Amino acid sequence: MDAMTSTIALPLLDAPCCVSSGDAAMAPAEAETLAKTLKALADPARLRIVSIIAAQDAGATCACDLQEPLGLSQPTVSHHTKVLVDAGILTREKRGTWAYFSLVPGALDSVAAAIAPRR
Amino acid sequence: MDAMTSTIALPLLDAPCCVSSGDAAMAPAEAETLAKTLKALADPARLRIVSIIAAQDAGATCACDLQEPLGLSQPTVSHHTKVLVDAGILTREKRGTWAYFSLVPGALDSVAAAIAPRR
DNA sequence: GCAACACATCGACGCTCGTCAATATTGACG
DNA sequence: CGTCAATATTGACGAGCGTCGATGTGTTGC
Repeated sequence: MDAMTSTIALPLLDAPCCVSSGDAAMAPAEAETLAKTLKALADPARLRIVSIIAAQDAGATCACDLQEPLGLSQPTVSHHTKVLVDAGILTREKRGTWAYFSLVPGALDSVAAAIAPRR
Repeated sequence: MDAMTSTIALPLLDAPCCVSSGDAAMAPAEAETLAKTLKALADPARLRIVSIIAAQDAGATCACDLQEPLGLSQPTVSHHTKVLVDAGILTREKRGTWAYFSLVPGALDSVAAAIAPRR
């Protein structure tokens, strides 16, 4: 499980490299959360879905507007939109039989800020 | 292959939804490239690797500084660093037996800019 | 030269993901 | 109520991913 070197090995005896001591890194829980969001975006079809919706954000985008430009089957498009909605990137609004999707305001911005803070 | 509604169906007859006509979306090739980069980042271990290196960017970070905080085996850490290097996010520099990693300047910024342009 | 170390590569295992055909569900309209 | 259209869900399949142990490669030091 551990047993890196051997028994005890005083920590600060000789440090050839491995000075570290800086634990100002990302916490495991935060890394997992951000990874889940990035996984939702890390797909060509889903990136294009977000791009199509963002391009005409004069309102919401109908699901039927997504199937054709993507060249994917209807269940696959529905699956991708569900992933994006579950990740908090899109919102689904049902009007009659049609489903309209919009970007969650600030969602992409916060993802970008988490990746490249203070750019 | 298509046959959405039926035979002919004049396009602008009645448009209940599906107005589209806007093809200012992301190109398929661009979506695939960005997805590949995002896939490299969409992993908790790799996010923490990037975070650790970014936290002490006073110089390069030794690979031995990564294994312990991540709690992963040495081959797994080496695999993750290779993925990040191949994605153009990190650079590897070998000094003797040790391998030092640094952030590629501007790499994370361009990813963030691709996700959330003009924020 | 040889042992010890740091890291990379290989092979294998379980698990997740993207995709589709088939089916169910929901709402609109006679 | 019954039919049709739009979407969601299910089940299945192949491909890819994350992880590890074992092994290979190159460097340091005696």
